[in-house]
Amino acid sequence: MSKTQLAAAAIRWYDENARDLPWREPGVGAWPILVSEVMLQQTPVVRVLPAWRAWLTRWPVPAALAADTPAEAIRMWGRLGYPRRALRLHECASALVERHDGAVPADLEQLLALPGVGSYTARAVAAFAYGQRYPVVDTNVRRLVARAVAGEPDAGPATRPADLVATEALLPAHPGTAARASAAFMELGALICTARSPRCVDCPLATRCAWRASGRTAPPGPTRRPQRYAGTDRQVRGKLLAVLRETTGPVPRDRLDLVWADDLQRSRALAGLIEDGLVEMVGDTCVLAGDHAVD
DNA sequence: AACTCGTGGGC
DNA sequence: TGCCCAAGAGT
Repeated sequence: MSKTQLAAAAIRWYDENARDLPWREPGVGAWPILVSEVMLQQTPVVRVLPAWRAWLTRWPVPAALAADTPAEAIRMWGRLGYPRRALRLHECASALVERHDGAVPADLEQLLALPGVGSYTARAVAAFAYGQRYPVVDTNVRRLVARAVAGEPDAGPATRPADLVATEALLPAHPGTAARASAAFMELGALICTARSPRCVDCPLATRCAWRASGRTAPPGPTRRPQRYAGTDRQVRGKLLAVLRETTGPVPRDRLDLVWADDLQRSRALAGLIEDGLVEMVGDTCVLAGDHAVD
């Protein structure tokens, strides 16, 4: 049994079971696909769907976004989370105009050089928008490969070069088919080979899965937990930015005092937002980046 | 390498 | 309820 049989089985399943997502429709351009990939970084599909439509209706091409202010990008981002992504996408649009005549490049190195575009997103665009043969490794694929190939209950905590190598080995030779296999692996990881309760009975790879063959060994002991969200700077940043998002123009600092009682933490969170370029001080007031009409 | 960075829904 | 997690990137 060759490894490409895994891909073949995944593609057959994908053809019958893939979700009907708008950025997968034939003829969708590289820019809409890039926007979807950035929005999908750590944000569930159901919340991305309406935001993606609204975003592309307003900014159908990179030049349109680049011509608008970062503040508007941050507002349109809404509550998708991690608003730095909105800022990076705006920077990315500017870079596309400056370096690539307003188009999304097909070259992997050029994609990787774009703001907010990392190893996953660059390969996703190269594969899904341009049909090139690159391993597209997200958390779903890492988990699926760890289980089906390595026989481990889960992938390691961080993406490694080895993940790219292991996934590349599964890809069919034909570029377009390889891209389809990547989409299929991702979809299998999202719908079947899930983190919490994998549905092996519905999995087209079950008969070839090393983890299942080993009796689905449990993951090793307690993994160290990240800090809880409640009470963190991230929560405070979120509250501060929510006020700025829903306000056009300057917000007095004492208006922001209302969202969090702890002066020190609130100041630290605001300083972080400024440091990230999401917020600017204008005199004694705060505005979203670029949201100050100078005239 | 480990840590930061939002948000909301499922169980 | 509290906890986990969802198509990562940047430092």
